[in-house]
Amino acid sequence: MMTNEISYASEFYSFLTGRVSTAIGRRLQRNFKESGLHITAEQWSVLYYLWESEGLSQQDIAKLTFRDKPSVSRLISNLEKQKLLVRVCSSGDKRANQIYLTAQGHKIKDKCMQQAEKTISEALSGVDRGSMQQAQQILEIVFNNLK
Amino acid sequence: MMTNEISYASEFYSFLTGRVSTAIGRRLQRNFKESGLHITAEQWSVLYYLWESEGLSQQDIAKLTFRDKPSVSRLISNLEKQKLLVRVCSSGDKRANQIYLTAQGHKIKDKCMQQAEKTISEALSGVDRGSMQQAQQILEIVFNNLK
DNA sequence: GGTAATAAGTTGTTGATGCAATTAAATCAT
DNA sequence: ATGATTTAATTGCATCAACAACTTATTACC
Repeated sequence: MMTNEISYASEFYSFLTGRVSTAIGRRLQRNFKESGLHITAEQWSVLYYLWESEGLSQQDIAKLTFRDKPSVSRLISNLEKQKLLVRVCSSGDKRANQIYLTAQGHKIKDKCMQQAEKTISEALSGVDRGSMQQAQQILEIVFNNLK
Repeated sequence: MMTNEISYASEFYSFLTGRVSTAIGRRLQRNFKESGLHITAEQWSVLYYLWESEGLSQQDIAKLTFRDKPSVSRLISNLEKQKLLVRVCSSGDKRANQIYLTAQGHKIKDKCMQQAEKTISEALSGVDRGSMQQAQQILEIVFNNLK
């Protein structure tokens, strides 16, 4: 029935608009700002992986963050402008850049992680871990359907 | 424990990055394009409400779509350029615009809704309605925590 | 070894967002 | 009724995303 599908669509609407994830991103960025960090949520998602392992290529970062190459290229450029990381031409493959954090890039890690955790606890207040994981599983299926 | 919080953070990561919602938006836009519709997912979310009730103000649309006023202003401008709607200065309140669809704006409704439903069924393949609604409830709580 | 296909990055264009500041109209308060 | 405060919308600025086109280096193929 048409009516059913439409109402189904309405229920699905918040997935579609992504209002939850934008709300989270906005809060994260606000928390960064309030703690004196001048980085965006997107920049954080790149730094997050570099704190784990330096020397990643832009391609690696693209795969990890599910972004396309131009997006990563520009994110890296902005982070380089802010002197949080540097591009180093790979000796093995002259096409590729290896990305290394600067001292400043390392320095802000703890502060950033604190704010990320603060954001998460703000977001998940009143949500028990079990239901959150269940929701996550659904999102995972949806993501795999579309990627 | 720090380790726990970090792993909790990792689990929450896909919420934070919004990769699911961007994947959905990307697929929606692709489906629009393949069916010959030249509108973005964001434009769709505005049209969606106008098909329901015309004459909304930009403020109304901002509240319905959870966007700020500048975003709505520019979305409306782009839709006006595409001749899908028009701004009409409200007679009651000269500050406000009332938004009305053009003939073309009405015409594309069915095609758009078809593609939206197609996108939803692609996204939700293998997800039963109950778990989807449960996930939705969690997202709703998270959203209310942050808005 | 030389040509074709592939892969890593960059750049241009367009559309969208967030935040801050601005204009103009409406409402409130005294 | 006038001055102050809200409210609707717009504009400027910076960042980000998607898509396409392009450069340069690498790999594959014959």
